[in-house]
Amino acid sequence: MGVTVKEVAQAAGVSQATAARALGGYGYVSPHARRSIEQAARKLGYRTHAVAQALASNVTHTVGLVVGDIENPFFAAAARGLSDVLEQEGYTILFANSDEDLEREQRLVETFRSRRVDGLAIAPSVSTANRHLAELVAADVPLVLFDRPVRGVKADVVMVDNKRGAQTAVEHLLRLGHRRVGIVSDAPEIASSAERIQGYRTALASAGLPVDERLIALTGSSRDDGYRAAKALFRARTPPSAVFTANNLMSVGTLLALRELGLRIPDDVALVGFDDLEWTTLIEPPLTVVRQPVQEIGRQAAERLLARMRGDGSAPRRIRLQTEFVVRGSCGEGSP
Amino acid sequence: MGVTVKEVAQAAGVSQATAARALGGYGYVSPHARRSIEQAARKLGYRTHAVAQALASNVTHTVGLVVGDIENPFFAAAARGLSDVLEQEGYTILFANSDEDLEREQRLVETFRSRRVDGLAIAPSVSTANRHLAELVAADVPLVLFDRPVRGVKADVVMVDNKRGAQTAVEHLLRLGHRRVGIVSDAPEIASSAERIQGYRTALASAGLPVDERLIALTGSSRDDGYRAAKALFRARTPPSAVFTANNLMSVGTLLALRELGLRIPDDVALVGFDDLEWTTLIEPPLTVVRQPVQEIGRQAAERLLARMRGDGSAPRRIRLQTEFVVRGSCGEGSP
DNA sequence: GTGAAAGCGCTAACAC
DNA sequence: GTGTTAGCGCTTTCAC
Repeated sequence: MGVTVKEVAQAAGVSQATAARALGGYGYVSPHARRSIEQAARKLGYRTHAVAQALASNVTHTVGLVVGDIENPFFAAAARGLSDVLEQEGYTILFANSDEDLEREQRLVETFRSRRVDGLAIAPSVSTANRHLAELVAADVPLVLFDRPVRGVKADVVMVDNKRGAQTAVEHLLRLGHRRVGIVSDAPEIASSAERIQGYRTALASAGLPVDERLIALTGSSRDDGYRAAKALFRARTPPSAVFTANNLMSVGTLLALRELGLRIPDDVALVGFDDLEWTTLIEPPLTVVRQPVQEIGRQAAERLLARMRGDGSAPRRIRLQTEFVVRGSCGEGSP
Repeated sequence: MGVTVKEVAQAAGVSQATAARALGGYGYVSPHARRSIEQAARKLGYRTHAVAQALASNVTHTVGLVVGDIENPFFAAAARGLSDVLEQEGYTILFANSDEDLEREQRLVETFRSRRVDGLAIAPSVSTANRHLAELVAADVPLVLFDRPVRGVKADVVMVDNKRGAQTAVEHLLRLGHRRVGIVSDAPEIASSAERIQGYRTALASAGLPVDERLIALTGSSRDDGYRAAKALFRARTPPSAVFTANNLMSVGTLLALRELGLRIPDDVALVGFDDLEWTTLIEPPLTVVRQPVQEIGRQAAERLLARMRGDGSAPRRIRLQTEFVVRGSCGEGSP
């Protein structure tokens, strides 16, 4: 089907080894031989056979990426950041969605391993029960976790300071006088969410306020889950006067619920969201949010992975990027 | 490093060929042999070596996906749809962003070919100058184009009826009495955009209206490009009273521009956008849009690709999915 | 049904 | 510098 090194070698009148060296860019080749090899290669239409290369060299120049759902703008941006730096370095990316499902994640990791990826970047679905991740570490497969850490897995992690970000958000609400602050979040099995919930609790505690568990709406990962949870939260006997939404999907769901309930922002309820997307400035009032450096998370994850793939054997690093608190209009402070 | 078929064979007391047949799921193996082979494999922790398999069988079970930018919700959704069906069939996806840059796209195609993907799904950046795509077809590499066709490339295409969608949108504006209808679109080199512009022109023509070229704002593919183009459009001497934005990025850019110019929707200007995203219902007024079946585009592309990879040699198909016109409040018709 | 043997296209020692 | 020679781990005839 394709032109092989051997054929190029024959056409150039050198041995296969020499042609392979010239074409593969390793070892010594005289300028003269190189020229005629390159010429022959061009003429015959030679194309590297990355599969054969991978088998022979045990290096695939391929990285596996597992995200919850590429349709989530957070993951899309992280994927973009990651692929930008990895591609630059000659890596190709295998990608897949876990849907925050542990079993799927495990299957994907298995698939990627059998494809012999040089490294893996994973946004782990749950922070526990992660034999598949521990095995990766044990097998010395370069691994970087992003967005979320996993207990007991000694791998690099690139994430934001979720607790602090959430705490800042809730403190902001408290400072404005709110005493009944609710939270809409997806499952605490997702480590980043757990940390955000923690930040919420800490903010209340620091203010000397009791935590009313009925104000904590925990749900699934979809927008619809967020919608339902928010609706229940605000339909309760004593609804919150302000709410913190733990990620962009929860924000959308909550906004939908509030609108349906006829609750106006910020008059009836103040809102602070996590994740800053384009549309948050397009709605009225624009959303006050905790912004994460999304692409940067992906980029840094890629950098760590590159380092590991190049043999960096230092202790696992936990890189915490800072969030930024962006005050806009959804808490009634008057827009910027 | 890893356990090989050979080792499993020895442990199971059979020949490598037999073990390979059992493990690879091809050829005949007696139930008895199969059992002991599977047992040995499990015990030793055997894992398929997909790279070796690919080299030997000349099938990688890998598909390359090229999108403009995975951060664009349109591409993210298409990618999701595509990966859902392909993964189901045992394929893994190599993905990359072209940034609507022809040269990058060519490089990516080359990379994917050298990785010996079984097929390629591409949202081609430009509708012309596509030697790399024609070559794919000539080399009989299964290929499906999505979102956009390419002149002279005999491959399956999955797309929507862009012209009709745009035409419907503009006719709607015309019906509401607008006589100066503008359009903000990215470059007509992108086939889908060209078709939408065509639809715009056709709508005007059908209504017996002249086309004022100054109302056609063509620009780059980013939101900022859209912003700048819209700003210029509305700052002109005789600005439009209504505008059609040819994709989601143009919509955002235009909304930003209008807001900055203090132009209110729908009172000062009516707007219809292409692409229906979550936030379009969150803003005030909610956007009237042309909705595309995004995930479905990806899914159908995957189906075509599967058929081709399985040997379907029939004439290239052009699959046109229908758009849906969703009337909301941005043209002043009163929300749903 | 099973085994022996020849590749797939390349890299990597190692000798010259 | 260049060539020879083994593999890499699997699939795939083709006998038996």
